Amino acid sequence: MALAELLSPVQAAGIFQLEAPASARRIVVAMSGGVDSSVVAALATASGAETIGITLQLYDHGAATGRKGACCAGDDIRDARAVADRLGIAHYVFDHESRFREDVVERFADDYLAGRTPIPCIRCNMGPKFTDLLGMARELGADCLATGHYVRRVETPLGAQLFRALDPARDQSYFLYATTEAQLDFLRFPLGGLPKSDVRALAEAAGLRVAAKPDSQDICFVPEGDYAKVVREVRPEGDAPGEIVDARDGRVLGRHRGVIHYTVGQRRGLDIGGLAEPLYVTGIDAPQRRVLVGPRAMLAVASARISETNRIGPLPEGPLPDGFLMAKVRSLAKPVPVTLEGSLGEGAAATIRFDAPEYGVSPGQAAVIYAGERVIGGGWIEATVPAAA
RNA sequence: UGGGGCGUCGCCAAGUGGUAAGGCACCGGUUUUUGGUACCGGCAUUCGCAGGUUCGAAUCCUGCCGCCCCAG
Repeated sequence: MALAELLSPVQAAGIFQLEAPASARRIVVAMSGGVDSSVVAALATASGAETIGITLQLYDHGAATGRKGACCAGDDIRDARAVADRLGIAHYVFDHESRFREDVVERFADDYLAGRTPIPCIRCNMGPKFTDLLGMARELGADCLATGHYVRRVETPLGAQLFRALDPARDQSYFLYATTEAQLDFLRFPLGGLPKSDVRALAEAAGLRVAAKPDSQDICFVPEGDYAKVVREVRPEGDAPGEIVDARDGRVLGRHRGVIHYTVGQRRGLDIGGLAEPLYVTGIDAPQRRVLVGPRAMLAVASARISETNRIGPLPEGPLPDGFLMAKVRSLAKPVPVTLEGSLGEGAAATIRFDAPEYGVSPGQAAVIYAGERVIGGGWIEATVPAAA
């Protein structure tokens, strides 16, 4: 079945939220070389709009060659180009290695050295994708920049708002909380309302070679999942061994290979046995190179201070139903009910108070705040307050 | 070299004649566009060593080795 049989041009145009006629519009698609963004490009083409694909080359070709499930280098760029050729659209590749290295990879390493647990994907969206690539799209006279993220953009009288993807298993809103209102105004996420299986079917219908390509996972610039190796390459001085210390009494329980191998809430990799209860990382003391550990109960957190907050759309007003305001503190964590203290947005700091103790809250991760299905913003977790034991 | 105790998976540990629990650690998998968590699965043909008793021993007996404690 061909793509045109699954989707009419009018339907295709509709999902780009552009004022008709699409034929007078120009859509730039951020193409990573994966299935998702390739389908977006196919959909853009099907809408009748002029479509241009852009791929950012983010890191070294050689390091990425042969690697599955990555994006934005080597084979993936070839895949993106092949898809663009197949669709008959223009395709540009921009070398973004140095910016990516500074904005994303070095910050990633520095965060680890500071005892934090970074999320490079959010930094990448903030900088290379939604600032730099978006700027290129504007310069090309595009009406919008479309990406393959699974998240929904809804237009309201108050401006565009961001919602979780229809398919909760696919939702990527956690990675997009830092999107500014101005960026969101220009962005489009055509896949937010589709299940992944539909996306694969669309890819096949469009005859795209990437239809069966594995989903990306892990951090794109980390080969073999060995992120510590990347940190060592960027900051060779950072990975020094130290002591594993009992957070309760300061007793030294063992030694570790380097603070960068640990994150708050982590259980495995401590190599300390003989206890009745498992031990978890409760904190990281980077200056002293110490990893603090304790029983699971010590992981309970009552509140977290977040910094550099962003807000998208208005805060919900008036008395809120219980559990309406929720926060997600790790990409795979379930959103949990919270109360927000302080103002959200414009880089202000705020505090989120968990209705029930939350576990495994780590500085460096993002706290993304939802009002029901809507993303109202979030910030970086700076510090946490333990729940009273 | 008098007396007492102990030696079961890397660690802790149950099991005192009927054919090796469990926890921690570790490994693998599932889930997943960060890292963890969680969940599932794996993990001692063998009980310090050598003999003996018994249909049958980690469990009883003998010897040896090692460790600990008390007394010197």
